[in-house]
Amino acid sequence: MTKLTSEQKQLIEKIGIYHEQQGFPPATGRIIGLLYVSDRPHLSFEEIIDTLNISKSAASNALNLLLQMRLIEYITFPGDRKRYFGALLENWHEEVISKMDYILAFSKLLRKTNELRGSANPDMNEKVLERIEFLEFLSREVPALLDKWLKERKK
Amino acid sequence: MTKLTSEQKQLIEKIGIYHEQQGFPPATGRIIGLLYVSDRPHLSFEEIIDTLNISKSAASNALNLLLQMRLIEYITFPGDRKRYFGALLENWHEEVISKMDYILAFSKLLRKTNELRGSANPDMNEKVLERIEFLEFLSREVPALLDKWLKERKK
DNA sequence: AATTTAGTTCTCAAAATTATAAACCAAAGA
DNA sequence: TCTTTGGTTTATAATTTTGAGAACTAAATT
Repeated sequence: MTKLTSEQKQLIEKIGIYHEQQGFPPATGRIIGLLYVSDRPHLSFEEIIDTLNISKSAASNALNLLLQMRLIEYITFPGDRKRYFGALLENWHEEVISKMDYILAFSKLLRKTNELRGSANPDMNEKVLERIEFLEFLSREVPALLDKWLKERKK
Repeated sequence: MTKLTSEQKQLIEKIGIYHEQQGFPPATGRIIGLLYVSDRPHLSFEEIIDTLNISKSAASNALNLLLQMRLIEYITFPGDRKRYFGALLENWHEEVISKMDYILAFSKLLRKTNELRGSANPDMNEKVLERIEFLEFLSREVPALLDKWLKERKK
C-alpha cells in the first residue's frame, strides 16, 4: 500500500473537492485525486481502498462510475486476477466537447423562453438572445479552438 | 397570481433541472425558470410562491441566494412595500469570466500533481501538461473571445 | 394601539446521498 | 473439493440537503 505524504493527501482532497463541485460523490473525487497524485500510473483496487481508507463498496461504485464516464481505465497482467486502475489522460478532449453540447442544450431552453414569451417583453427577448447567441458561438468556437490548438501543439 | 400553461410549466422544470445540475437547490432552479419564462419581467414574492407552490422559507432562501449570486435583481415602486424580482440578464458576462477562473484554479491543481510526481512518470507529466496548457489557453481565450464577440455585435 | 403586510428565521421532518459492513459469487489455486 | 482472491451486491446506517410550517419581526396601515 502506497503511503502518502501530507502534501499528497492535501492535494487529493483539493482535487476531490473540485470534483464534488462538479457533481461527483466525495469518494469518487478522492479516487481521481489519488490516481493523479500517485507516482505509480496504476493502482489496484486494494491499494486504492487501503490508501484512501474507503470501503470496498464505495470503491467499487466509484470505480465503475469513473470507468463508465471514461475518466479512468484499468490494465491487467497475465496470470494476475487484479485490475490496475489509472487516470485516462487522453479523454479530456471529449469532455470539452460534451460540455459544449451541454451549453448548447441550455441555449435551446433559453430560445424556448423567448418563444413562449412572444413579444410581451422585447427588451428581455433581446438580452436573452444575446446570451443565446454567445452560447452558440462558444459551443462552436471552443471545439474549433481545441482542434487548432492541438494541431499547433503537435508540431 | 400568474397561471401557467403546461408548456410554461414544463420549460420551468427543464430550466430547473439544468440549474440543479449546476448545483442549485431544486426550488432555486425553478425560480430562475419562472423568471425566464414569465411574460412579466418582475414578479412579487407572493406571486412566486403561489405560482410555483413553494413555501415562503424556500422562496426566501432561494431568492437571497440568487440575489447574492447576482443572477436576479429586484425593483421597487414608491408606496409599495413589495419587492419585484426579475432575472438579471446582463450578468452572464461575469459568469463566463468566473467560470474560467474556476477552470484555471483546477489547472493549478493539475500542475501541482505534476510537481509532486516529479519525474517518476514522464509520459503522465506530459499528458497532464497538455491538458493544463489547454485549460490555461481556454481561460485566456474565452474572455478574449467574449470581448471580441461583444464589440462585433454592438455595431 | 391593534392589525396587516412582506418577508425572515427557526424547528423539524422528509427525502436524497453516500458510505460501511457483511454476505455473496465466480474464478483461481492448493 | 476446499480455500483464497478480487471484487460486487445488498441491506442498512449516517450525513446532508431541502423544504414545509409556524413563530417572529419591522414597517406600514387602520
